[in-house]
Amino acid sequence: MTVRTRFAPSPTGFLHIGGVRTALFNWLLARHFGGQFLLRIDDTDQERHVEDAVKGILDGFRWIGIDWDEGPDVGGPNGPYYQSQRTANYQAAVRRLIDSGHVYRDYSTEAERAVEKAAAERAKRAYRFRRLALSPEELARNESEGRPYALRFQVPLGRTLVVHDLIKGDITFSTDDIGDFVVVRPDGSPLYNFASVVDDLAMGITHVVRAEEHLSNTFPQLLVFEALGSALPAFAHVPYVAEPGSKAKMSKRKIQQYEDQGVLVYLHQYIERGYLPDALLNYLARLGWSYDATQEIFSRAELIEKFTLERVTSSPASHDQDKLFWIEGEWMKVLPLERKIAGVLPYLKSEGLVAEPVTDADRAKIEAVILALGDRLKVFSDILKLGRFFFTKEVVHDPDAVKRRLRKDTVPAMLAALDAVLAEVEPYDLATLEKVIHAYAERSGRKMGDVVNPLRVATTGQGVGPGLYDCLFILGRETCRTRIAQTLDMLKAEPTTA
RNA sequence: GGCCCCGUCGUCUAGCCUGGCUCAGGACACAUGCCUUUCACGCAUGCAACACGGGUUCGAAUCCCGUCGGGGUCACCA
Repeated sequence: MTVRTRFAPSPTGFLHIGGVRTALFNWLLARHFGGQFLLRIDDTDQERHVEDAVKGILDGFRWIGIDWDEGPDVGGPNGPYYQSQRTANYQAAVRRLIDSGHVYRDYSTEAERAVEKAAAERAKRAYRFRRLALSPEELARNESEGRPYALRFQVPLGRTLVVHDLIKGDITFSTDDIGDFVVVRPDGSPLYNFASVVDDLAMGITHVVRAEEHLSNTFPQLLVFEALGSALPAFAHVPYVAEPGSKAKMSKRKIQQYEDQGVLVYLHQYIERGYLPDALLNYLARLGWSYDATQEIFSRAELIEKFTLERVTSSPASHDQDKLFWIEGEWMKVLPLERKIAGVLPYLKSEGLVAEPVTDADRAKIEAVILALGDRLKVFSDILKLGRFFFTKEVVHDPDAVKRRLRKDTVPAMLAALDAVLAEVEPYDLATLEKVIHAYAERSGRKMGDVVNPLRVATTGQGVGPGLYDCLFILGRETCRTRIAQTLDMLKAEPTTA
């Protein structure tokens, strides 16, 4: 039997990293065993449907490289892959449940149930719907009046259910703790616990790997599988992703708070920052899963080869952006130069830092900048933070750097002398630049640091960055001299007080 | 509140099933030092955990019980 897994998002918004991780585990499991991974859109609740959410979800998976064998866009033999388009399947299944007496009509109103729920809440009791005893007359009247009804599953009392969860182990649950759940709404639309079972059956899903919050849903679903007379798939419940530095589950209500702390929770935010798909994939796989005591970096192929559910942790893992950032750095280090150029380009374009279409000269310059930046470039958007000054005309001084490196009486005269050196150096290349600046330091009896650092701030505006000679060379003689002049003017306008 | 799941350094985790090899290993982060032209990289060193309490045992992070803590669920959401 080939392994078939699925990820079934509801199109209610953006894909968050916890969801991506769950999908990843499904995908990895299927790929590891050479099976199939399917995508299904669980959109039975049209009220919560968000326009374009599906597109965002699919694009997200495409970006990170999680491909699906069946599902939206690619189709497949078990379609359609939107629950909203599978009503015939649900109707047929409901028919069988009605015929076998597993479901009954519930004419209760929302107001009536609200009263019950409130009472249960007050009594600190779990709310469980049980079949209302209606007299034959009431039943007949309801029917003749055409009152709307939902179809509920008649839960058998006094049974103990056991599920052999591949991550959590054996879990037992009493049917006494399951209320009669709604299977079909009065308007005929099916609910999750029912639709998902019907679909998993129809689609031949062998392993249901999903988020931990579905653990208690498993038991009503077990009853539906049974009522339909089907064998059970294997279940695996993946622990939730907790907020950084805590064991509390990430909450959609706290998104703003996370953002204020610089924590990104949605996939698209990482894409926008210029993270690498391989790095995020690597990080997400390691969040709650390990192969052995030491390995941290895994390629896609290695993940597929080594992933098993047995090694998924049964306790929650909190999102650690620092670790992700480190893994990102490891992957960026080995990314081919061409890919780095391509990755950085959109950011430069969007800020108008390079002309469009990109000229050969710009391309060569970007290449030189990336080489000079080296390991400092971790995510593609860093090009703006770290390399902006290479592409602007004017220099913008960082106040802290100015204070630290330029606010000394001796600096203006030195910069003037250095300007003269730059004016004459020939040829204007890396090796010669290094030679003449060394010579200047020696001649003036200064330490290299006292020459290099002020010159860096004067020409780049920054206190930190690539090697100075790289900067001087890429910037070019004219730009460097103009910027030194600009710096001198600034220092004159705001003389050193110390 | 009922039911269910979970509990090893700040974080991700190894070890737990099959007690001794572990006064608990690796990684991120942090600190210090080296390298050095700043930063990043790299290298070295350091800091730091078995939630708590009982029990079983010659011996427990590992087995059992209890307590506490965290989470999920109790929808005509998924």
